[in-house]
Amino acid sequence: MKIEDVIKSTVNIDDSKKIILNIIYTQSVIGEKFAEVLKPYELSSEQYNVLRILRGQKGNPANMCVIQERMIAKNSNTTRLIDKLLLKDLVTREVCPDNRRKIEVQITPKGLELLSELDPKVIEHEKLFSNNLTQEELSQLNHLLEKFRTLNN
Amino acid sequence: MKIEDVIKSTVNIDDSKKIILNIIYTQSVIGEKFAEVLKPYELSSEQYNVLRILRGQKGNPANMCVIQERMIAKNSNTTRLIDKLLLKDLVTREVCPDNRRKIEVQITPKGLELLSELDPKVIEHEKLFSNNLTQEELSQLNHLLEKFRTLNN
DNA sequence: TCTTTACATTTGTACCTACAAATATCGATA
DNA sequence: TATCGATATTTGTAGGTACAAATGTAAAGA
Repeated sequence: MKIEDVIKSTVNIDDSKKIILNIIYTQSVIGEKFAEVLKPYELSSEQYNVLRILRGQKGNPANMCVIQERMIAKNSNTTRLIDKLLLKDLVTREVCPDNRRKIEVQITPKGLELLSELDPKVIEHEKLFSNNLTQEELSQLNHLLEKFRTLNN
Repeated sequence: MKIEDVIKSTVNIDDSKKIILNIIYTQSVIGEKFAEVLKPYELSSEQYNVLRILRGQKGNPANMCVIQERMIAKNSNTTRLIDKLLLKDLVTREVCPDNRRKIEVQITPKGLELLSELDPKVIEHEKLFSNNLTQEELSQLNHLLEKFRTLNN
């Protein structure tokens, strides 16, 4: 479906505007589908993201700063996301003994198990979209997006 | 900045995953910049979107359904967005006399004025990004995004 | 050591979304 | 016309983001 049909526009849309609408809409389609994947596990995509980052630490704890800077949406409120994950016993949270300002967050075995269960479904979700494009088109799209968002000032 | 650097990943990321991260991140960059544009006017991007749709009605009122279906993020809560716009006298809301289930929402002169003031800044925001690409690349990006999100089943 | 500055995180407030249930109205039909 | 299903909107609740102020700790300098 073309973006004009999505927003039911009859007038001609400028290319600069069209591309922005296209990116926003595509993101929302991806997000909705992903939420469906996570729904049965009562996990939000943001919570999933935090768990994924913690697993990437390979046993080492991560403090709030580290989690924050590895998130795709940089402005998430990490404290409150961790709160939710704590309630489900998916992570632990402890004051860092070396620097009492910092908080050490770690994924629990229960969290790791949940992620393993999700792994195939997440991959399936990703392939669902990328299957529409050839390898050539995929890297082209990656390149164009990167070029598009990079402000040269 | 490549997406690997954005999320500070050292391992190799699969192309299907990379492209999804790329789209999500690009959207968030666009959104942040746009919020900056709107900030001085104390308008959220969602509120702006509703106003823009209402102006497109060219004097005719729009009911909730119509607004909803023209929004890019389809799941916004239109009632509550309109509530906020009402408080600022940017729209009016009345029960439709022909069908009392429906609500007629219209942009006020004050709302139209605000949009006119914003127009050049919005266009500037759009160009900011699209200037990075040639016309050729823009239409290619539009095409690839559309192809990417279209699920064939 | 005391003070100041920087750092790391938390918290308050306002706004937004997701989902389901509630409310109200209309239209069709028995 | 009384009822029932469909339509249109609202509302409650939970989770999320944005931004600024507050809190607590560390580090550096007088």
